[in-house]
Amino acid sequence: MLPKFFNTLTRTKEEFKPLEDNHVRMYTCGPTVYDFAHIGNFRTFLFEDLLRRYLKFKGYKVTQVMNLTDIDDKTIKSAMAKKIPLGEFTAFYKRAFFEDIDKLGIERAEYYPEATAHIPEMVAMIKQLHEKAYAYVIDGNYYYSIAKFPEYGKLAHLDIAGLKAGVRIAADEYEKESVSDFALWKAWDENDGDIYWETEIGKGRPGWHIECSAMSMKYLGETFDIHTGGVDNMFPHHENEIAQSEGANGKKFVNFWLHSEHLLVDGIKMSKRYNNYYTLRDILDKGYAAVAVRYILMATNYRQQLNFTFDGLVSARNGLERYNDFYANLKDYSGGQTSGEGKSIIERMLKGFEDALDDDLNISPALGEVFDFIRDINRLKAEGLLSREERDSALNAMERVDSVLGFLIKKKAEIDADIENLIKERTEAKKRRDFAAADGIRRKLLDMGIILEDTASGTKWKRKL
RNA sequence: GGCGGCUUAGCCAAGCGGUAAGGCGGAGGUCUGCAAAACCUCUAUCUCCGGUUCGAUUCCGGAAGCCGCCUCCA
Repeated sequence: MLPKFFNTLTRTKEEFKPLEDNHVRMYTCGPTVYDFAHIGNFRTFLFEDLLRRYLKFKGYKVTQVMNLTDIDDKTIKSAMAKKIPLGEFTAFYKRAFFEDIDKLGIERAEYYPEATAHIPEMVAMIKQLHEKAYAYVIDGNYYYSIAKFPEYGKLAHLDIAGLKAGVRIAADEYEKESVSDFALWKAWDENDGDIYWETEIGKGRPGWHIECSAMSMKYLGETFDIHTGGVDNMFPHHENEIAQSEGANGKKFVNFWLHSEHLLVDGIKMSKRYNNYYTLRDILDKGYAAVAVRYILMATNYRQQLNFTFDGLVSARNGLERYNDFYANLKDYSGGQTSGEGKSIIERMLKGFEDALDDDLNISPALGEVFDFIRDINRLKAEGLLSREERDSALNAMERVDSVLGFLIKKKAEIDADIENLIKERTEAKKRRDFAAADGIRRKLLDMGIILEDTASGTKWKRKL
């Protein structure tokens, strides 16, 4: 079955078909590397990871591009404040970004183009827009004239003419023909210090929006399948990208626009002012596992505002524990009789999972199916009515589902010699029926983050999530 | 001022015309030296008021509350 996605362009769920059979090309707006990314950013990146993994699950080949914005007002300002070269400054946060997405189990995209490495492509597009009269120049600054693009506003569904002129129209923008025009190229001024490029269109630096138009075209072509980002990028960023790309190429830019809703923290928008601003690092420092962050940020449909709380994070961690325990315990199960139910339980789950995600990545019912399956298989296991073959196909099903969810903790915890010895000591103590000593060791291990489980086949251990 | 979204059990969250998935938490039980894990049982008339309908959480109208966007914030 074809998946359906909610397309911001039409505000309806549409059946998704890539331009090229079996190959999906998507552009996902990436980070501005001027600081550590916060959990709101990661919500969007995780939504994109879910989309990517699901498309692969469905059998598509995926070519994903995620840009790294390493030149803009914020990066320049911060680098200059620190008195270090821009490249050095952004390199630090690029590295941090990749460390973070690795921790969250976000699959790598095929391309991570950097804005600063694509100045010629941007210049070429600006020249083209200028030649086609979509752009005009004032004092070396190139602006896009939205008056020349009648469809402007079609994505955000905004009537630009009716926009109320707000206080945010900054004083330095008086020179533009229209307040809604945006910069394609910013001529150098002293605030930029030594950050500039000498190009055919002058000395300066690109505006923010042009990088996405130029780089998506380079890696994905003039028209491609999916473009995603946070809702806040819908306007003006994505609207401007459409104006630039469609103006320059005269072709439809993107077929499907998918936007993820905002993350709130404690019911309000995250901001440093409210002291509810968290990076991934902040949360890991508090002792939570990255995979729990992955779970909580992914487990709510991407088009719904998600309220992040630490209570929610604890709840996510506990649910994940069950998910992971199920898999680990099933692996150790050696098989029994069969009631014949196994097959249908597994098939029902896989179908339900796929049907749910086909419906605009509706992950809640998809997870519901998985947890139903976990309970049903555990029941059969508890009754001794799950055969070895059924166990194997249940494990396969779990792995298949997890190729999309990424909730299984794959890294085999290496056995620490000290832990081993303590477990042995405890087993000895238990044999002597010295339960006080045995429980003492168990408590000690718990303090080290190791949970013990006595099973029929001996004592098992796992790391606390 | 314009535009959009949301309101379902203690918390999170599906469903969107036929009488409420799932997760977490909680209560009781089985198992266990005790735990843990696991299983079983229990834990909601869906913000309010009207209307349409044989029937509404689901459609329509209204009210209240909350959140977001409206030029560089995912």
